[in-house]
Order: sequence, then structure tokens, then C-alpha cells
Amino acid sequence: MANKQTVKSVKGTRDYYPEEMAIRTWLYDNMRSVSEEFGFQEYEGPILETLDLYASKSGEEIVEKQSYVFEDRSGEKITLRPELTPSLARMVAKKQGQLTFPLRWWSFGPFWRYERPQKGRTREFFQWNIDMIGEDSAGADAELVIIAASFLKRVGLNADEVQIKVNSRELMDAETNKLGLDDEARAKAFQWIDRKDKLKEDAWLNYGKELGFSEVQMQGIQDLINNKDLWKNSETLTEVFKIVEAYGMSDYISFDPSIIRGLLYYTGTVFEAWDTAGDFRALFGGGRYDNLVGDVGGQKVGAVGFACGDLVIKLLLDKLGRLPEVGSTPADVYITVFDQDTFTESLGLAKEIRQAGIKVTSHLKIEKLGKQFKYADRIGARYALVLGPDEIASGMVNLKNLQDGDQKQISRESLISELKKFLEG
RNA sequence: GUGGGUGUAGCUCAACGGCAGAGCGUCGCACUGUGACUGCGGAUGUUGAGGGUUCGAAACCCUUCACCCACCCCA
Repeated sequence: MANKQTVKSVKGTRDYYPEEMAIRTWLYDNMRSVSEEFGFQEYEGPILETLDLYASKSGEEIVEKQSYVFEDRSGEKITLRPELTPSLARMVAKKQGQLTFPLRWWSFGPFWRYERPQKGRTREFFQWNIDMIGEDSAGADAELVIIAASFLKRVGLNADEVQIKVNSRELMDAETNKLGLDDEARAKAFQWIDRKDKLKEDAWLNYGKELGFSEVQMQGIQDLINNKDLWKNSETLTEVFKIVEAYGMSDYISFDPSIIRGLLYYTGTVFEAWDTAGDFRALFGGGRYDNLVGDVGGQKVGAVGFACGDLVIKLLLDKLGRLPEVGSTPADVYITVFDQDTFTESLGLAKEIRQAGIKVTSHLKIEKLGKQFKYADRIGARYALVLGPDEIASGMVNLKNLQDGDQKQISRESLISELKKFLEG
């Protein structure tokens, strides 16, 4: 026993013990209710996809370096999905003629990326995906941003603690175009912008030179990302901020020209949520991807959505002491067994209470009552019942409140209504 | 893929190169119809693994593995 090694788990995976699972479920419940309140439907794609689905659409890093790829028995290259959006695009393309647009769909499930695990990053992670397909208007972009803000609000994060930073690829393309940057230079410019918060001023400027920018170009780019009013040059962003304002969510949302995002398929509005203290990575990220459905064989339709991992938001809530107290007990009521003669009585009582919809566990063998009470206490049961010869003779049940130690005899008839009253109150 | 840190009991951690320990937890008893509190008592280690230096290694050196952190990228 002691000298036996536990079989190791796969690197980068997490075990969800009941406490952690309760938190994941709580997050899932919040994702579900926000999604459904906005009229989105749940769906799910396969966990295995062909490598082709991601090739050249997700970005080289994700496909070449971070995907779990293996050959199945026929020799086909299969990958464990690193993200959901391409699957969604494929599903839409496949049934495009039968669907009513705009679609409002959401999903929550596991994803894999083969990278070095670290704070807020694991190889297997769970992600909420929510997308609107078949709608080009800024109203769609705005709705997704509003949903994102609503979710943050719902899990108890306020606008001082988190901010959704919004930008537009289109806008940045146009503006860098004005600076005379070609596609290659633009890619480098985005790379440079992306690095601004990570490097010190000097190092960042040096990095700009290394990328081959002239002083004039660097000044131009800096002017762009320092321009807090740059969004006014974008009709879409102007509209998005107007709608967000009208919905009363502007406090969660701000314009940030340095938000670019790495995935290749984004075409318009892009956004990310960050903790304002800057302790963690992005809580979620998303944007508009108008070409993806067309790229996987469908007709081109507008699409916008975002993905939110379960890990960073959990770290943030934990830091703020905002994680809910959930799943503290598997059974509200614990039924002890007194002796062999009364065992079946206890079992019958359990059945009765269970049928009333109350969570009940009963002891499985005759043991000292002390041990039984101890177990009931350990699992967090709120009440313990004793059904001994005295109680059976008098048609009573001994009901003990494990929280305050109160104990009383009550009749079998009134037990269930009493329990319900106590548990609800 | 690159760089750094840490591995000692179930957990958190101590131990100058000189007998491997504490707290918490766990188990038993006090308590033959009652948990949490209290008191008493018990159990648990290939010091991550392999090699080397040494009279002597948890400690020093090498190798390896695991985990953590940062970079890269991203949820």
C-alpha cells in the first residue's frame, strides 16, 4: 500500500474531485442560463476531427505545434479538437440549406492543446463557445459583447475587476494601410503591438526596430494605439458601442486598439476580457469571422462569437474570494441503522424520504452510532435520523440537527413535512 | 521548443554532511442510543528515481523523471 505508486495521470489534465466538479458545474450553469436568456441553443460537435479542418484556418501555432494529432487505424490524420469554431463552421456548412439564420448556438466541452502547462493553462481545458451565425450587422457584434458582459456580471465580477476590450481588425487594417504598410509589414506591426504590454518601453522600441520599422512608421503605429478615439473611424465599432450603451453595459466595455488576436480567421470586430489588476491571462476572446463557413465548404455567411475557458475565470474568482460555496453535501439527511432487527425499517424510511425528493443516504451496516453520526457529520449532512426500538414502538423518529445539535422525537407522519420545512428554511 | 524553481508522512512544511521530525489529517479509546469540542493512545516514509563523492548523504555532484513558474502561443 505505502510502497505502491499511484498510476500517473496524463500531463496537463486535471482531476475534478467533487468540490472542483461542483465549481465547474456552477460555471456551466451560469453559461447555460446566460446563453438561454439570450435565446441561444445548446449544441455539441465531435471531440475528434480531421487535421484538415484546422489546417491554415486556425493559425500555424495551434495546428502545427499545439494540436494532438495521431493516425487512426486507416492512416487518416485525426486531431483532438483544439477549438470549436471550425467544427461549428463545418456543421453549419453541412446543413446550411435547412437552418434558419441567424443561428444562436452555444456549447461547453473539453479541448486539447499540446503545450507546456502553467498558471491558467492546461493541456485539457473546458470552454464555453457561443456564436451567432448568419448575421452581418453590428447588432450581432454588440449582442455577443453584451452576452459576455452579462456573464461576467452574473458570476459576480464587477466592471472595476474585469474589462472587455474591443477592437476591429478591419479598422486596424485600414489604419495601417494609411501608414503605407503592406500585408507583411502589417502582420509585423500587429506582432509589435501585441508585445507592448509585455515588454518594457526600451525593449519594446528596440523590438520595433528589429522588426524593421522606420522611426516614422513606429511613430505612426504608436499614434494609432494611443488614439483612444480611433474607434470613431469605424462605423461598426461606433454602432457596437452605441448599442452596448443603450443596453446599459458600457461600464464593462472599452475600446483598445492593441487587441489584435492571433487566430487567422477573424475578419472584423475582435474582443477579449481581462482582469483589470493584470494578474491573469485573457478570460475569454472572440470576434467576427465572416469567411470561415465558406472556407469549410459552405456559402459565405457572417459569424461572430467568443470562447471562454473555465480555468482563468476560476483563478480570478478564487483570488477575489468570489467562488460559490457549492456542493457541500451529497445528502441532506443521514439515516442511521440501529441493529439487525431494525435495519429494514431504516431502509424503508430512506425510501419514503427519497420519494419525497429529499437527498438521503443511509448507513449500510450495523455499527456504533458514534461512527454513524461521525460519518453523517463528515459528509456534511444536515440531519441525522435514529430509528431504534423505542422510536419504532412509539411510531416516532429521532431527528437530530447536526448543525446546532438540537434533537427531538417527531412522528413518522409529520417527518417529511418537517424535513421539507427545515431544509427549505 | 527555450529558461528558471521545487521534489521529505494523506496535506502543509522542518531537520549545520551525523538516530528522519512537527502541525494538521487519519485510526483507536474515554463514549454499550449520538458527530463537531476536550483528553489519552496508535499507525504511516525506498526523503521522486538511478548513479557518484564521503567513515557517514534528505542535504554535495551528475543523470533522469515529475510538478510549478516564465517565455512562445492562447481559453
